[in-house]
Amino acid sequence: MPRAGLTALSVTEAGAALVDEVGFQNLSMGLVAERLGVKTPALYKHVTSQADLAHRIAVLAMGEFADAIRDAIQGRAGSDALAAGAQAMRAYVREHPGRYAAGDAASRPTGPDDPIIPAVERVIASWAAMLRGYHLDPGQEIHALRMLRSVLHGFSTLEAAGGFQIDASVDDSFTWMIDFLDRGLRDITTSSAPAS
Amino acid sequence: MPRAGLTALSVTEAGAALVDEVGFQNLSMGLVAERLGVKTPALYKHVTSQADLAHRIAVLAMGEFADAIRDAIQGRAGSDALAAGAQAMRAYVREHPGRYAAGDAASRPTGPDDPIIPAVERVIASWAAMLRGYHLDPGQEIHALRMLRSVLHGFSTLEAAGGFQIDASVDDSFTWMIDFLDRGLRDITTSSAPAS
DNA sequence: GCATGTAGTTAATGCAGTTAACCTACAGTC
DNA sequence: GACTGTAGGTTAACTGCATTAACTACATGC
Repeated sequence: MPRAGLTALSVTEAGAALVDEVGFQNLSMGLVAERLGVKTPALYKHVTSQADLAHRIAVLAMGEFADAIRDAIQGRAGSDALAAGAQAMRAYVREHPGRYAAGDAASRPTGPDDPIIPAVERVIASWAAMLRGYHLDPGQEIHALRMLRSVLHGFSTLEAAGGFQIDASVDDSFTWMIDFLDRGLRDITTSSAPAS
Repeated sequence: MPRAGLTALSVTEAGAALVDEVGFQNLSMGLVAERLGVKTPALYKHVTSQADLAHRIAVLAMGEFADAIRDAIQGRAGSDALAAGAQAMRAYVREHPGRYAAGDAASRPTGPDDPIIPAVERVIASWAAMLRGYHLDPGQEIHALRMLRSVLHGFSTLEAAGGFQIDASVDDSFTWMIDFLDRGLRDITTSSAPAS
């Protein structure tokens, strides 16, 4: 019997592909093993537990996610950067719902040297860089950042969960929403709104 | 051995109390039974499965949630209604994170007569009623509604997951965000923005 | 008082994650 | 090219939890 040539990374990638197909809730060691043509206990030579596997998938996903957003924002500014970043995020979640859910579930770091931390920070840094194009009052940046994360996260998860039932175009709603945010952000900049 | 006097409702309520304490992920038949002073299999006389129990908790929660938002908006309009509704939602999620998560997980109806449907519709109806106070263009109402759900859902779940790490006041961020939305909505009304 | 149904019990089943014991394909050494 | 040590895999066994089966006793209708 020849060796399968598994590795922590290949197991993680198989798991990531799986959760995108069957949903993060349905991740199981048996399915991952089957997909790799191997018996379930073999996986434990490369990951310590199912929780460990889920966490590795989360780290992988958060890294890909950070790349996608950085690349989308790259070379753009202001309204363009916002629209491109937001669309990139939505596209990622639509194409990789299981990975995104994994990242979501693991967003709480397990310790100070959890590799999810730099990945999450890269995501945040991209959003922050994008917002800088609006020249907000420094005291308001954190609020705008949190709002942005909230809307995009909320929209993406609601869409992924099938939460938008009415048959009005979800695409239209998304662009409308981005436009709304953009207008509001530009408005804050121009008017001298009271700092928080 | 005296009877415990269980009922589908009492089991559901015990489950709801439990998930708020230990998290929806950690719902288990054993914990619910223990809390009711009963052996695990007894629960199956009142609910058909753990999935059934989770769904009942979701329906209960969504109903409470709908009541809370309706009550908060009641008698207010415009900016006041928005702020009151949003704060009521945030308060509910903070006080009942497990219930909210249960409702979230069950948001996809299992069939056309799923009791979660009217509960969800009541929530949506409250938000829609609140938005009516802004006199938006009819074509934009659905987009504004989806945006509103997205921000509030996103903010609540991120906060519940401990996603806001930076030590800036989360309360301030929330009120800032509501103010941002309010300004944007009032702006749409006054300016004759192009319909979607 | 007694029959009957139902809430609860204990005992048994099944499945998924995990661990233990073992076995062998491969890498490096002589 | 045989020798050996290790790491990647296997089968078998264990555990915890959801679920089901078989059974018991309370409580109500007659």
